[in-house]
Amino acid sequence: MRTLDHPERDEMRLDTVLAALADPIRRHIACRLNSTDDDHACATFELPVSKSTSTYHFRTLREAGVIRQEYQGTSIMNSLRKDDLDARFPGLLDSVFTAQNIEGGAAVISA
Amino acid sequence: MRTLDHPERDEMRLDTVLAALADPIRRHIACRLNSTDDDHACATFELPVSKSTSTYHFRTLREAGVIRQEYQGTSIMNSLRKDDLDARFPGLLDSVFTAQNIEGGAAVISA
DNA sequence: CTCGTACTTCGACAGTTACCGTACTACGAA
DNA sequence: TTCGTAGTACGGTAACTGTCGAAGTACGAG
Repeated sequence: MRTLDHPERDEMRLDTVLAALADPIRRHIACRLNSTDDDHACATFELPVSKSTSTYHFRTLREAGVIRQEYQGTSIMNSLRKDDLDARFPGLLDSVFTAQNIEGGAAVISA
Repeated sequence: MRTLDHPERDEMRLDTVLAALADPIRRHIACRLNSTDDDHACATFELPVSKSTSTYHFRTLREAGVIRQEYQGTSIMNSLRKDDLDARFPGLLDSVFTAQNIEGGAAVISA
């Protein structure tokens, strides 16, 4: 079974988390994981980029500590590390999602 | 009198604001403007970079809408656009400052 | 008017980021 | 065991970022 590295809660760096969330595609992924409670495979996101670029964005989020990725057969189940993020940087995630909703409205990913 | 361009409240982009705050030097500037109420000239920050690099970071913050810069003689008075930011992206700034304090503790700018 | 101070502008540069396509691996199903 | 699906790894690339120093500008003070 393949496994993937995740930072511990107290290893999360604000620089990295903010940089991860500064990208519209990655924010879209995080928002979507936040709004529905279940896990999602990478492929279900229909991002406007190639598969290899998707991998890159998911990895960036995982390495920042924003999402958790776990293999399940040939797929990866992605979930938001909301508890960990909230414990480490209280309120940050919520304020970003709120901001995203305010600004984005319908725009989603026009990038 | 020289003047500097600032985005309107509703022109502020989440991408840009998050990218601005993702840099430790810029976050340091913003945090310091937040913790003391008065305006500050650029030179009072003693950043660990050259003068031209300072200019670049201050400009990045201003163009994102995070700070306001106004000439006063040969100096520039910098202030945090807290009201505007809070109106546009409620809670965002505070959660970033909280996160900065949690993580940074004493570190300030070790970058 | 001349000088110093405070900041900007410019060009250069190294490093990083976001992106792609091709080739690959790991797993489940047939 | 062979095939399809899901995602990774790699090499390349264009654009962006953070940095510098040198030269320039705008203002206040003398």
